[in-house]
Amino acid sequence: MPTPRLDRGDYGLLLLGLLSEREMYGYELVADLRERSASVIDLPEGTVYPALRRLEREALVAGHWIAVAGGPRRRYYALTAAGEQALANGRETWRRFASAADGVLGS
Amino acid sequence: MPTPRLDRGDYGLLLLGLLSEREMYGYELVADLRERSASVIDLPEGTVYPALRRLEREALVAGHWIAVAGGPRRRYYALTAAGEQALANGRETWRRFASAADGVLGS
DNA sequence: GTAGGCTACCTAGAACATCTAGGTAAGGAC
DNA sequence: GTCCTTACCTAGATGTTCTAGGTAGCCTAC
Repeated sequence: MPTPRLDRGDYGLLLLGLLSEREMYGYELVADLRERSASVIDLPEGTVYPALRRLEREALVAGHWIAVAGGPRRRYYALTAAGEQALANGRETWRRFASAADGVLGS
Repeated sequence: MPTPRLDRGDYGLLLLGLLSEREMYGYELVADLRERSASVIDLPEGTVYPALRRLEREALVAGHWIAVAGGPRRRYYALTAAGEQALANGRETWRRFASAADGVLGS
C-alpha cells in the first residue's frame, strides 16, 4: 500500500488533500488546484486523470459517474478510509520533508 | 538552462543548497544531508553521483579532484555563478510550491 | 450556420529522475 | 585474513510527469 509522496513528484497527495474536503471530479480538481495555488500548481489534465485512476486502483479514492444536464457526465471521486489514512501519513511525510528542505535551503 | 525543481523530485536543488555553504564531495553530501535532516532525507549514492554529474554537465557546479593521504581521492564540487542563480531561482520556486502545497494539505 | 470556445473525459509515447543492486579500490581494526 | 569504512562509479528497472493529441456535446457570436 504505497503512500503518495510529494517529494518524489507524486501529485496524488495533493489530490487526496482536495478530496478530503468534498467530492470532486477531475476537471474540477485541475481548476481548483490552479485557483487555490494562484497558478503555482497547474497540472495538465493528462497528469490528473491517470493519477486519479492510479489512486482508485490503489483503493485510496472511489469514483462514480454523475449525469449532468446540458453537459458531459462527470466522474466524482471520494476518499476511502484507506485514502484518509494515506493522506494523514502523507501530510506527516510532507511536513517532515518540507521542514528538512527548508533547513537545507536556508532561511 | 533548466533549473532543478524539488517539486518534480529533482534533488539537485538540495545539493546546490549544501554546496552554497562550502565545497563538498559526493560521499560527504550524502552524510551531511542525512545528518542535517535527521535521516528524513537519505539519498542513496546511486542517486547523488549521477545528480552531481548532471549538475556539472549543466555547468551549475564545477568539480575537481583532491588527493587525500590515507584514503581514496575525493571529487569536490563548488557552485558556479550559474549555479548561484539556479539556486536563487530554485529557492523561490520551492518557497512558492511549499506554500501552495501547505494551503492544499491544510493546517 | 459555422466557427470557435468551453466543459469533461481519455490515451499513447517520450522524457526524466530516482532507485536497486551491484562493482572497484584502498586503508584500518581485530 | 576477514570485515568495516571511505569514496567513487554504472547499468537497468521503475515510476511519474509531461506532451500532444483525440472524442463529444453545448453555447455564443457573427
